[in-house]
Amino acid sequence: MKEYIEKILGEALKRTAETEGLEVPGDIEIIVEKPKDEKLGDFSSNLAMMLARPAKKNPHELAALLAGHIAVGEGGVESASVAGPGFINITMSRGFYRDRLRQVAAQGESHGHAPARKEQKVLLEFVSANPTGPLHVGHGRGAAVGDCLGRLLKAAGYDVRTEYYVNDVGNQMNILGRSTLLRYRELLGRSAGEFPADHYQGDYITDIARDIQNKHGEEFIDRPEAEALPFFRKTAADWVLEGIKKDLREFRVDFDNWFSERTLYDDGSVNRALDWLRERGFVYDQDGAVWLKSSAFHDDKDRVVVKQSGEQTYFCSDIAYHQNKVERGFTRLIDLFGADHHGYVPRMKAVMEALGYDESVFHAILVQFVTLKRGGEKVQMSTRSGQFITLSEVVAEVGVDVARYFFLMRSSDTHLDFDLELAKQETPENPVYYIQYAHARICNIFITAEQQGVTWPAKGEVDLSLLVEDEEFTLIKKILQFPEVVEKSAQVLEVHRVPHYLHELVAVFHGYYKRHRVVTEDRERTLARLFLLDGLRITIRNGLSILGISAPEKM
RNA sequence: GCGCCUGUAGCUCAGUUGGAUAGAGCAACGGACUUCUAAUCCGUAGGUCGAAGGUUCGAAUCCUUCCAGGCGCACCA
Repeated sequence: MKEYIEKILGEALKRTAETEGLEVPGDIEIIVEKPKDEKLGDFSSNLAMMLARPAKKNPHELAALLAGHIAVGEGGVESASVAGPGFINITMSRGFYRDRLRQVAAQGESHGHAPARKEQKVLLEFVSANPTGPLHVGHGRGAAVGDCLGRLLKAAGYDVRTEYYVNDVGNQMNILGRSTLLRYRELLGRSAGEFPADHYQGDYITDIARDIQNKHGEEFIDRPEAEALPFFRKTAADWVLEGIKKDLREFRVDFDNWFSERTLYDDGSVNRALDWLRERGFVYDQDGAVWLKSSAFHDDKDRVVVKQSGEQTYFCSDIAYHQNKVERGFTRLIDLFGADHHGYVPRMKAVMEALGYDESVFHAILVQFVTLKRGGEKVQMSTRSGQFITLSEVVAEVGVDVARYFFLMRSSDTHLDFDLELAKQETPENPVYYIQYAHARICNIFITAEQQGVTWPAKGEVDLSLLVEDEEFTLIKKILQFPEVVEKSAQVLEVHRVPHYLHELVAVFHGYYKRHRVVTEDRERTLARLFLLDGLRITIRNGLSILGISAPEKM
């Protein structure tokens, strides 16, 4: 749409330059936007104001010149005018919009989807929570945003894969195993005093221990810890990871790949990455540890990759992991982090540079915290004490559609208030239903039409000239905006634009519905209006599908 | 102390990367169902865009300083 207008303006600019001897800077960018007020026109451009300075001309006069060279009457342009300080406003004809609406109907599911772009292979990594406990609400936001971003990027034509990095190595896995072992002993009456504060407190640990007890009885009760631990560690980790996978499935989040950190150690990738960096002098020994010279690449300081103990740090394997991503052919790496990990971003960028890649290959998205509320009251949570609301609890309480919508409706970089009471309500306050309701209403109109014996001719035979109401064209214009919203959201990696757009879109519809009846005696007009609603229904469906939210036919 | 994020209507938030008179939802108030779903619609009211400077034709948006809140600043992950 906008590209089309840009072309029209570009041609006008060329003609103006030729006939008026106007000097145009080579790098001038034609920006098309929507006027604040719909009455001013369908599109507007500040082109004249941008040109005013280099051309040393009055922006208003320049705008008039340019507007005069727009081919009115051709290509769907109905009028071009000048307003304000020098805006050029363009109005398109109704015929133009009717044709565009036909295109939407023809596109169906692909309306809003851009053709595949070949230039980039994107790897989107998100959640990647340690498999030491169930996912909580904060992970839920990351999961919803990441999953939606994946769907969005795919719709925008990018080649995207999603991945969950499983931190199945390291000390926290030992603590998980030990926590389970201690609970197991408690269950069998062998409590060894106070449960350690730095171990995992959650009830799920006891559940795992009970599971082991049921299957293995007292088999491990007298074994020394060193001997029993590997079994407990593995059993607990598998149990927790399976739970995470199940929770995510239920939340409609499917990863293309689950990447195990352990494999990077097993196949020597970690050591290989270290050697590679050492050869190039980006790694050095000091105080018995091995450091990455990250300060040479915009990080505040150097970072330890191998501890004095000889153990590699989490950061160390992450270097290998990101190298691995690039080696798999990905040209753009997007990582979603919880806001508490933002300090990690500069060092990851440093890693990319040290590895010889452009820093811009790596892109971090920070997802801010979620404050869970219940009727305005803050729900206190603390991971350490094991008192936290899990994602699956929230989903069980409010449903997948609502939970996803609440996570997606706000910009990722603002704190999110998630009020469970509000989310549960099935009335006005809940924006999810507002959108879904519109879809259900449209479906119901089609059922009514069918019941009244309305049959569809070939789509090309529906006479769209019977669409004459202003609101019908407002609706069409809004429908046609959808591809632009998808493209822009994908470009800036901001998913919240999609729910906002959908809300605006269906608001126009709800108003139209109230004032204009679709199914009437006038058979031809009924068909024209149904045609319009079909385009709208397609748009709502495609939009909700990007959000991973269902489009119910009945409510 | 240093860094990142945030500050816009009573509340929760948008604001098309510098554009035209700053918008929506909720809450408040007043209206609208004998016709396709009232989970809806229409109207009223609500603002020193945290503060002060600066940049220019033009600033909620960019720059500087300050204030407030959140989060970081490990040989944890």
